[in-house]
Amino acid sequence: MDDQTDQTRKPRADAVRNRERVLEAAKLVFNAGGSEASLEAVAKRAGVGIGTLYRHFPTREALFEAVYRREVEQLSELAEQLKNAKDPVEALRRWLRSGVEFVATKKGMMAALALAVQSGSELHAFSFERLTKAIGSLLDRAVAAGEMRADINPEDLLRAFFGMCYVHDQPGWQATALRLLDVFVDGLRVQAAMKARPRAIAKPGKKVAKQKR
Amino acid sequence: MDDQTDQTRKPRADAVRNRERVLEAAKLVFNAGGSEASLEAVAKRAGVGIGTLYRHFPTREALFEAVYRREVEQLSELAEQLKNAKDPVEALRRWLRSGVEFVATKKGMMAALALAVQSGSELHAFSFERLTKAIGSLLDRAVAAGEMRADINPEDLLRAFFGMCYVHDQPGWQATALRLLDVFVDGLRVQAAMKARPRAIAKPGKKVAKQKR
DNA sequence: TGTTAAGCGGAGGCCGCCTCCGTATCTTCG
DNA sequence: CGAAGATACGGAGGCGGCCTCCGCTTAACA
Repeated sequence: MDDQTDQTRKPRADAVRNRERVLEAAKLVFNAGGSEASLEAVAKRAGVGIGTLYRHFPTREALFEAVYRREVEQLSELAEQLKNAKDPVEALRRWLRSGVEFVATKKGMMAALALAVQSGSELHAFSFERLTKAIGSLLDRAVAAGEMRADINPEDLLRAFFGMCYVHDQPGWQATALRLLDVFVDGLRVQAAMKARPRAIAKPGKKVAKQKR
Repeated sequence: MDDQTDQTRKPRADAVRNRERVLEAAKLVFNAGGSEASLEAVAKRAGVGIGTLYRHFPTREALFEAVYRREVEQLSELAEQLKNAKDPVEALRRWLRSGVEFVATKKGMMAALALAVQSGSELHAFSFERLTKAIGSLLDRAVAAGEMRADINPEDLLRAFFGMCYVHDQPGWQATALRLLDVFVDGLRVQAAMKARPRAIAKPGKKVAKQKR
């Protein structure tokens, strides 16, 4: 009555219910069994036929995206909050660390991030845009404050973050990821870059111009 | 006559030949089609049965390792050479950049590296040890010269490297990887870390102690 | 309650992984 | 050289996952 702009039928109750069931099952299965769990297993767990699963989520990726949408949104909102922090570099660091925790908690999260990062899959739009924007806002502030080098774009950072978390099923991966991210953030500071290679920073327009952004 | 310590039979000629054929075919197929090409395709290209392939290389990983052994060795030797360079930090940077080129040239190289990095697969020994040692030697020199922070171990660096290259089939990945690696190396410098978070460096024994190394 | 279209589900085709074993081929030794 | 025995070959076949397709079911609407 309220959100039906067209004179379309009301969606069938069983369809809605099944969609929800599949999502729930997928969440359980992915978080437990990692990202390459079989979709048949998800369907079985949801108590629906494999055909139903595929109708609601035509691709594996679509299912991932749906399952981890909420998490991506949370990360995005966290960035929003951190924008008000005093130290912009520290804010970015904090966000990245939170990202590590997210990955640690939800085993399937990496698959969702992979989706966002790899951009091959046509409809990676949602997560990519959300996360890129989140990072971008933190990055911009740090750059504007003159605390960070300007030749790294949000996509780069997202990819680096993903890369550092890549080994997320190694024993000590979490500590490793945090250490690596610290190093990376340190490297992002303007002072670091200037000390290391003064010329690289001196003419910032040159190297950057060649990228797509 | 020379390399047979036991009184074992001479290996059969056809076996040797087939092994070589499979390796050759695998190289072609992996470099072209990426890392998840079907092993049946490799067998067909080599003109051998699938059974033969599996006898020589019981797992997909074993085949990867065999195919990219030479490349890993080259990278390792490059590190050896770079040890004589003047600036140890620059030497490390150079090595990492060379790594990117390797990945760019041989498409299947990433799979071999994944194998080395992930340590799950029992026999990842060779590549892992080789690359870890290579990085370690470069790292140690830089640390000894007081130019780099001491709380990053070779495994960490290898993983970071791998992570930065992860998106190796994106359009502009190479430039991205190089940029990210630059940032990372800058972050490794002692000055960067001290400027950023003086206390983290002041007592180096604390945080590091908890790792396995 | 009847009509109708949206939705269900699983059989089945395809493909890749991997094993197993009957057959072919090579090495060795007399 | 020829026979015997060891070694390797190769592909059929079982398994399991991916995905599609279509006859049947069932909810929505009048």
